[in-house]
Amino acid sequence: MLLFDDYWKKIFESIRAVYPEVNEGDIALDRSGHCDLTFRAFQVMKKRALSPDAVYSQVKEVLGNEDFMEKIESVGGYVNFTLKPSKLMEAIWKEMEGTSRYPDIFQDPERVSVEHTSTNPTGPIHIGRIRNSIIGDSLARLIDRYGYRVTTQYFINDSGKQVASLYAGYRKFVNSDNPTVYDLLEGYKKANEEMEAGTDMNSDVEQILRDYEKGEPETIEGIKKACTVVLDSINASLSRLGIHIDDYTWESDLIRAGDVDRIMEDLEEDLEEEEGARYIMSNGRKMFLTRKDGTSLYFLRDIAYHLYKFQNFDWLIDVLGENHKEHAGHIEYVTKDLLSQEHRLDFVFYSYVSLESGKMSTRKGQIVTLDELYERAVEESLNVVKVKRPELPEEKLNEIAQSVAVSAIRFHILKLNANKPMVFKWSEALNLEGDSAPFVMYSYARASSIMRKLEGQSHSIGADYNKEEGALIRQLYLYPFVLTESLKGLKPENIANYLLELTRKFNDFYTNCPVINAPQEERERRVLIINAYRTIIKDAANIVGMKILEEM
RNA sequence: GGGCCCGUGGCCUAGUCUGGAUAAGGCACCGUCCUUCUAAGUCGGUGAUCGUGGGUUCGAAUCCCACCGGGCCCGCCA
Repeated sequence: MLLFDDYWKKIFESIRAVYPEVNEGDIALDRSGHCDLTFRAFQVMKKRALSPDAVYSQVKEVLGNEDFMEKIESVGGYVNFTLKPSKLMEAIWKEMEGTSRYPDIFQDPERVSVEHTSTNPTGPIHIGRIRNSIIGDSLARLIDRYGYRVTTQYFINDSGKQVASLYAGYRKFVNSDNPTVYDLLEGYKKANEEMEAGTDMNSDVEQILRDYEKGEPETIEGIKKACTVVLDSINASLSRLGIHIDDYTWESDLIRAGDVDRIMEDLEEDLEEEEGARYIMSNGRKMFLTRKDGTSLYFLRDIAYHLYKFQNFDWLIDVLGENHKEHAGHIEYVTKDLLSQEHRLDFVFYSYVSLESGKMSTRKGQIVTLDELYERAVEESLNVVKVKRPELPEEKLNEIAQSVAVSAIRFHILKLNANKPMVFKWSEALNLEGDSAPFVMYSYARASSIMRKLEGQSHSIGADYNKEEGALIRQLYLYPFVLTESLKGLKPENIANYLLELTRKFNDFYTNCPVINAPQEERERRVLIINAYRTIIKDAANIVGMKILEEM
């Protein structure tokens, strides 16, 4: 069995034997729909003053007899290679037959940490933060698909000003021993209003911070209690999207366990001081680690956290908002250059989500919560499925609506390139047609429906594929390359876009290639194609966190 | 002021890393197809100075420079 890589290599080497000057980039996967692989002969033609026909016949001479080659064509300055779909199908099927996976070659025992979400526990999670969660969770799934041992991580800020004001607001404005997340959010908003107005709320908050770092039990209990209420709400919301986080690290634990102090000792030589506050120089900037009263700053606690991760993992990935770019650079400098950590460290940044009315702000209460989005998405899906499938029992309808809602939300947020700013619009988020999760899911359900009707049907690789079959097979075949590119660039959005492309190819196939009533030979090879398609859709959909349905 | 990111039909995007063929989709709008496997689908149509101006190249949405517009950062906040 040969993979595209091998076919590419074979073609590259054969052509290079004739024209030693060709570059690797001159032989490429075609993206314009003309063929599978193409040789761009412009340089060779120019250098050797050859006509396209002359190049074509020389290439044909060395590659024309390969058994994997369907045809070689000359178009302008291109020499186009089309491979036999049966060879591609054979490669897919050989891999899939025993394992139900394509590709089945990945395995890596390294331990990987994916830190995502890590939002301050000051209110319910909103649709801006979930961009982080969705990217992070999908990345973790992608890396897990490669066979790495993945752990997802959440760093809980329970020792900064934000949570101190959450607690201050709770103490002053919330009259409940069992507050809800919304009670706490109200108190937090009021506390922030007062701080902006310049009341003595400011000194209250500072006092809380000092008490906390000193280990004053009542303050510690109070803050933890407030944070836990918020964190429970965040986790409950995330779990509706199928997002589960494995490990939680509280900032305060790193302070009390002495991690933070040990780092100050390790950095001794690099520390400088200004009015009692300590800092290090990083990239020409003073990066403060402690305040003049000796309490730790986020930068120091985050260094401690990364050190903890470096000790337990071979590869660290942090998913961070774009506002953390500078911060990340400093973390990298300190841990790698000053503290000599050698494991791999990568950052994935994403741009912010805003509303049409402007920025979101938990502090000001200007947010769309994940819960609200989820509930509206379920409602919308339910309305649609009730019309489409009135015969289904209510329980089934609800199940479909929930799967569609989760998938649609995740897909909508994920498919956009992470460093593009996103303006959230209800009409787009709740659109269940076009380039959306239900578009993908629906095609899958139709494929499954065919298979149910052909239970026990035999299949075969066959030959003489038509245009739509060939295009679909090629797209299936490309899956491992998409996975590899996606991992290499840490871009799970590639998988979402691949799913759309694959679905379009399947829909072409579906409308043009009857299966159930086809003659035996056609039917058998189409059964095989559908099997492969369903396997890959399930695999890819799982990576982006979609819930695929057999029927909808 | 300095740094990073984004700019592709009316709206939302893919393609940019690694330059290559008539710039690929979706939404909206107009029209088509349910007595063939689920119409959340299909097919056709309208609609693009790829932010602007230079440069490199046989060839630029893609690389380089400048500028414009939007976002983010430049705290003893996180």
